[in-house]
Amino acid sequence: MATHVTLDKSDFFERVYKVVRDIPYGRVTTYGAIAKSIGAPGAARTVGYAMNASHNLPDVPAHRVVNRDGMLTGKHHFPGRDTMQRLLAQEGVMVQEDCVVNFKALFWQPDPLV
DNA sequence: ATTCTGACGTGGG
DNA sequence: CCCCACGCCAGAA
Repeated sequence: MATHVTLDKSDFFERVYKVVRDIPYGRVTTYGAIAKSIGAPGAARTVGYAMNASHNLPDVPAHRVVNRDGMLTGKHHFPGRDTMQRLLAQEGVMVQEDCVVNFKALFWQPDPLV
């Protein structure tokens, strides 16, 4: 009997991870697109926060998440100097000046969560 | 409890 | 075009 909304705080993060895990190899998406797909448009910032907490989860390819301009804004949160870029390059995603080359074509639109 | 700060995005001036 | 303010949610001081 959920008297009031029993929304687990971790639920938000979990939803984010679920979407991120779905990002295909060699593709990228944005914080905003993820936020929108989990029904929380405008919470893009929190998505980034979730990514920060995802460091322990090997299943979550955080390097495939960039900002709306295709910039690797989170690169500084990876170990090493250009780890994020390296991980992307490994998948054939080229990065130049902290920006995903051909971002528009590589962008992957998450399915709206049902 | 209050305040501030983010791996963001949008809108107004 | 650039700059500023606000919303969003969570965690640290």
